[in-house]
Amino acid sequence: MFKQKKRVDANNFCQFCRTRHCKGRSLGLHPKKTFNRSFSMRLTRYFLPVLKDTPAEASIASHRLMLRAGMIRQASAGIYSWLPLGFKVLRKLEDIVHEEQIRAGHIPMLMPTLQPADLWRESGRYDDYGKEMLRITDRHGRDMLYGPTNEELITDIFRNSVNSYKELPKTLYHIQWKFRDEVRPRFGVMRGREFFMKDGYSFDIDEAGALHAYNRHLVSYLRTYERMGLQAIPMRADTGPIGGDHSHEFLVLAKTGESEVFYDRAVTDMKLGDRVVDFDSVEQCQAIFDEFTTPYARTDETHDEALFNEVPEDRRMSARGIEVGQIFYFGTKYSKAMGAEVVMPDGSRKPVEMGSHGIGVSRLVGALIEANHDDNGIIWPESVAPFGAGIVNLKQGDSAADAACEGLYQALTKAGIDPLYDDRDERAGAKFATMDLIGLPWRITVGPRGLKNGVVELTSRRTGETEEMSPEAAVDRLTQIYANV
RNA sequence: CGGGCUAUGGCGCAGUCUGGUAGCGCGUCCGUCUGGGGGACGGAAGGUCGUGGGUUCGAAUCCCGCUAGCCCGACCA
Repeated sequence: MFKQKKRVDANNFCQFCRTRHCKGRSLGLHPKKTFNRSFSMRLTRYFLPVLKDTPAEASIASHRLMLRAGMIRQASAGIYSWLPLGFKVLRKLEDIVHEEQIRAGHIPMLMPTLQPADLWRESGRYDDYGKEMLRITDRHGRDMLYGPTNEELITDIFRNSVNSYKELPKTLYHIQWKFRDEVRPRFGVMRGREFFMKDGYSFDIDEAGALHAYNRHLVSYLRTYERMGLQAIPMRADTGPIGGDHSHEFLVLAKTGESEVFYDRAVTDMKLGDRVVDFDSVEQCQAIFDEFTTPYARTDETHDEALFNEVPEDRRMSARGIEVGQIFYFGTKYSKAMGAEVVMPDGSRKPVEMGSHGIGVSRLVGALIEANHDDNGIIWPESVAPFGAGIVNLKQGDSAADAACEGLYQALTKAGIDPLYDDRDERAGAKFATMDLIGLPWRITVGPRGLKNGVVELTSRRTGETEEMSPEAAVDRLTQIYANV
């Protein structure tokens, strides 16, 4: 849709996702034209059905705002259509997840939403999963199900294609719709029945390898969330009947979170930042894992009061959190049950060591809004904003204002900012309210009054601070801001 | 799965108790005046009152069944 300026520098920043050492280009993840996530738009041509009133069914901020901002519409309980604005954000999150998975050396693929029941009978989960699993019978009377997760399917693929230890390790992942027939869906996309999730599956020859995969995922997840402008804290999670210490959940702190969490305040000061990570380095991944998991951080499920009390009192925090991801090492649970084995150097056969690792992509949209909103609406971080900036024409039909807006629209589009130009014949107040509601991080306000002095206004949605400057300076400023996102 | 509640135009609601012409605000459409935080005036469109049955001369309203949705809790990415 637009030509990105070439950016090659010593740090090897990717010119598309603007992060270091991105492998996305070579893997085709950064196509030159991206039609469903990166484009400018004139509001009169877009589909943005915003609501002035809050629909009665929405009780929490993210649900309310997603409905009001025209991001989603409910199709039935816990099942949503993603309208253009919501879809754009969802795709941006998906891109970030892909980029960070590729960077960590994981391999993208795609599995179907419908799966044969037989595979689940092999693992024993067809009966264990209960009513949460949506079961379907096809015309031949064959038992099918809408996948709530994909361990069985990926293990089946693996066992049919991999025979030797030489082919390990491998981590395969996909980002796909899942369905869990929740008893009580609620909170909009935060607890839907249908949800969009990245789920990755690691295969290793031994426990040490599997634990490196585990650590590698933890590190890559840290960066994934940070790039979205979120602080997600890895917390020791309940491993359930499988046992062991190897599961962590990533929690975003938010008042409306469903989980009660306890942590050492030190964890909220930690950041992976843009340090260069060698994901093949066992030592480095282990060191980062240790760094981020040593301070106390647990959900109520694993909370240990005695241990918690060893944290200095002024750093002991309790809060609520939204779970946006989980990593899990479960060893040979599925490989044994389903016969996923490799031949070892000595000729023996060994079930592979597995782990599964998930990021709730659709839930993240809700979590982001929970963490970033005010009374007027959403406040998107730059990295996930559906449009980089909004252009508000205060007097549609005024030739100077129209021309200035048009010029800004072209220039911002060319700079890759993806502006949304509110060219409706509406009053200023209505335009401001819409912009605040949909939460674009920057707004350029253009009116005849300012234009007489050659200036427009650049306003930050987050701080509300407004600066007057020439249109050219505004474009430069935004280009600068987005170059570092 | 336990407990509570709701269903009337695109959204928010009144009307139901006490049966009788479906109503209000917002939004939408057209026009005029406007023009820096959801403006004013005039006009218009839009509803089998969730659904099936029953009572009645007559049902949004009363009775029975069903469905969908929301909230609290237990469960879960």
